[in-house]
Amino acid sequence: MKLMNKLKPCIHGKIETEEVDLYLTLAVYNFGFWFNGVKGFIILDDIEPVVVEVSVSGEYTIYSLTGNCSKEHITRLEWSLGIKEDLTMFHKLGIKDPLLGEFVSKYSGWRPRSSSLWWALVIGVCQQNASFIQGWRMLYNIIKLYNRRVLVGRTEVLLPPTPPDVVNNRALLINAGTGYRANTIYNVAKIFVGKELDQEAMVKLSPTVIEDKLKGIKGIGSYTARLSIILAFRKYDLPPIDRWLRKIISIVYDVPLRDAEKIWRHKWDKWSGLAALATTIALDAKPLSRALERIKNKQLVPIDKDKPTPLNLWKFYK
DNA sequence: TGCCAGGCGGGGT
DNA sequence: ACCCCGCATGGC
Repeated sequence: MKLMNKLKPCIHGKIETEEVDLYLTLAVYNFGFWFNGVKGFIILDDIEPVVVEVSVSGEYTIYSLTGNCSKEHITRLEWSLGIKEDLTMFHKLGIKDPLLGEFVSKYSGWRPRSSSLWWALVIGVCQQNASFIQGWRMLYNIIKLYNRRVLVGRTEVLLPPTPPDVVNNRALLINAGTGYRANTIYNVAKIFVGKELDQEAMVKLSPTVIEDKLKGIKGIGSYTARLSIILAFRKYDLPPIDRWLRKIISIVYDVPLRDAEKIWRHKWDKWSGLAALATTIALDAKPLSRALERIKNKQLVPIDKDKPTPLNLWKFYK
């Protein structure tokens, strides 16, 4: 049994923003152990743990192993919450859209929360060939089963497993119900243990080049690569288009399935990836047939309260 | 019970 | 370039 790492506070501060809605940003696609409706934990580094406690009012405290941090930590916090991200063009493009128009105007304060490339890939793999709810349950199970914890001040906080954690205990992936995806997650973990991918070095590469690199990992295809590029790099050029979104696009814009990506990228340009992610939130990530009903009934913003959705997953999975 | 769900790779044409 | 199938698992 390893001694639990203790993180010490190093900086207090307040995020000042007019544009960003921290409640939405913390709530969307989150778990109850990282967000409780009032405050959340942001993991700036999931290997050498750096964790930030943030409240929806913007007050934050950064915690690190040494108790030392630099301005760079604040920059990284703001980056991971998209505080300085200018989505004016995205909102402008979306305002009249029959699918996302209402969402982009009512939820303009939402920003994706970033994660490490390692964890972004795990998130993507868990979405493969599974419903939203099944994929997020897999992730939840993974985090709970590996049970990696740090002490943040006086609070124990769960962290995602590291790549070595996964390589050293592959069986837990199966216990987490990931099925054949366990092999892919294991492959990804080995790549990171072998330092064959360096997130820092990849930042300056183009999304297409990053996509090709990621697709070199067995089990990582275009969808997973692109989703992870959105989450890890905040590069939104390439849309992760799956069966679900492809069908939705073909219905809404009345185009053949094979033209779905083309028309989506023509419409959203360098915001194509963000728009894809936004669509899942707007439609509560309902399975396809229900999503199409929602579109027909023009229910194009989150409405579900009693079942887990991207917006309220945190209320159900604690 | 059997079928399907935010994919993917391998094998066909 | 396509098309098609099997793949683990859990929910309905």
